[in-house]
Amino acid sequence: MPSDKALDDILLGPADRTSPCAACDVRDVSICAVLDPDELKRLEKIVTRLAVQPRETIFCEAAPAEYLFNVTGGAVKVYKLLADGRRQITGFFFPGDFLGLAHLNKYAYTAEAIEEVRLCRFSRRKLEKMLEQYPKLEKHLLQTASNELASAQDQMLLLGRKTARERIATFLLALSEQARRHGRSGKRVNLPMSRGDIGDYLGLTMETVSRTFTRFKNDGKVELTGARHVTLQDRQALCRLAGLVEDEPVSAVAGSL
Amino acid sequence: MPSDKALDDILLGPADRTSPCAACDVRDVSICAVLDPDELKRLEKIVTRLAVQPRETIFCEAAPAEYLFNVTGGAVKVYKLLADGRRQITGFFFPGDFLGLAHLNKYAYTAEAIEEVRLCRFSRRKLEKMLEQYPKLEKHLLQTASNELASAQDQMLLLGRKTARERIATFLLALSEQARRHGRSGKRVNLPMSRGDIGDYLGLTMETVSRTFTRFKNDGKVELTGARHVTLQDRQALCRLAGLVEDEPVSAVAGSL
DNA sequence: GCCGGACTATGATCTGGGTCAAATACCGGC
DNA sequence: GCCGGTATTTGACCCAGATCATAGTCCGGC
Repeated sequence: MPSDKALDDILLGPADRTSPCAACDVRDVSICAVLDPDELKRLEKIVTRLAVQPRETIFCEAAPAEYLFNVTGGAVKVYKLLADGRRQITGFFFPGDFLGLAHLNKYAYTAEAIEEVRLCRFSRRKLEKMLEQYPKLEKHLLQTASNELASAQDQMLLLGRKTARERIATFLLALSEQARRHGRSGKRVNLPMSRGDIGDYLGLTMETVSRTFTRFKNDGKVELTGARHVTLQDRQALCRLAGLVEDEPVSAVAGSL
Repeated sequence: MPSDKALDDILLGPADRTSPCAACDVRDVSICAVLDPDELKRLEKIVTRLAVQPRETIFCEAAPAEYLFNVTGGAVKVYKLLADGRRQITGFFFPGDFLGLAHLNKYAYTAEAIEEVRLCRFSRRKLEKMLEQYPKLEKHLLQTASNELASAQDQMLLLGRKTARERIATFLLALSEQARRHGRSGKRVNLPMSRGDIGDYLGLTMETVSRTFTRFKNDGKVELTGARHVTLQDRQALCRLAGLVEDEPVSAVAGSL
């Protein structure tokens, strides 16, 4: 059996060996950004790093919300189900996003890995203790919740009142914005999730998603390079469709900032 | 010109004269519930009570979020608009609900009085100063945001995946739950908002709302006593439609607890 | 208690997106 | 580089709910 250090190498790569959090490549976009090195050390003591395989669930709706998570790699979808299997994906979470806000100590939704996902896991109990000592952490958490709330409201507008084409345009621009925040250009956008997932996020069927993609391609708005990549060719047209003034930042897909 | 005290009488009635907050009839369901009498006194110093007439706006989407509000009477609708006038109401707020959570210091939506509304208004700046001294107030605010987030997610499921009948059933049960929390039986439910408002909240047209009400009446699920009152006759059937196990509490319409 | 304007209900028709059913494309494993 | 299973695309048809049009109700003000 390998030593813990060796295991770390396997799970996380050598860069993480000395000071995982300090070396974390999503630290500047995540909740930990507000902590100074000293506080970070305390945080490290209560964190468990783990990897989750595609299609595995991270936690289930209505289960006791024992842990909170910070995504450090991969993509996560979170969803709610109706009794007959109809599904609404309420958000996608990417590196830097904070996951696990709960209601009445129960998870409000199920979280599932799309690709292989890297997570930092915190015990809610222990993190709450830390909150008492570091009020700025609590403030940042409130900030996170407000951001998520704002994108939830944008999503309600989308689901309640936008057409299929408007929904897809909004979605593509949000993903593009997400890519930009992670230092990519935002022109070529990666779609880790399936057409079915996109449909369940936008309140459409996978067929409508697919047809709308094809239509955008025929209109010269996008280029489809393999099913899981889109290049935005006419950003202005997409912005107009999405109801944005043009590159007014689209709130994050999941919105944890 | 009347004295301040006399003005209070006009605006608020004699009960509020001595200690408005202590006498507030929504205190136990609102954000102020966590404060002890001493803290309440400090809060009173920074609060302005005001009344807003039906159809007047309380604040506008994208305006600088200078104030936060606590609803003490009446009903408020909050909504977002698309350029062509399509509207999504993202929530209704009732006495005890906390209003004005913002994103990047801008209001995320427009808030408008449905009936005559009574509000406690706080300067965000001053309240933030208080937050630093009373961490439990901050904790409660985070709680409030989490609750709102949970109902936003329920609403996404509704807007993305439920049928018109399921949406209306869910809505009626949520209003009934809201009435219960305020000590009423929850059988007879008051609808301060118009059919159009209900449609804009549920992602439907007013015609569909009206037709669905009629259908529920014909099915014996509800009784319609004047356009603005509904009596729930077959709660179980409504719960089944809404996708609830039967009287599992529906999260608040706006969800500020 | 009657009048007028706004809200609500209902009827007729239309349509965006859903459903069902094949193709076709993609991709990991051998 | 071929194979098989899954994901995606495309086609044909349908339907819940939208739209458009009209009638009926409610309710506040006089």
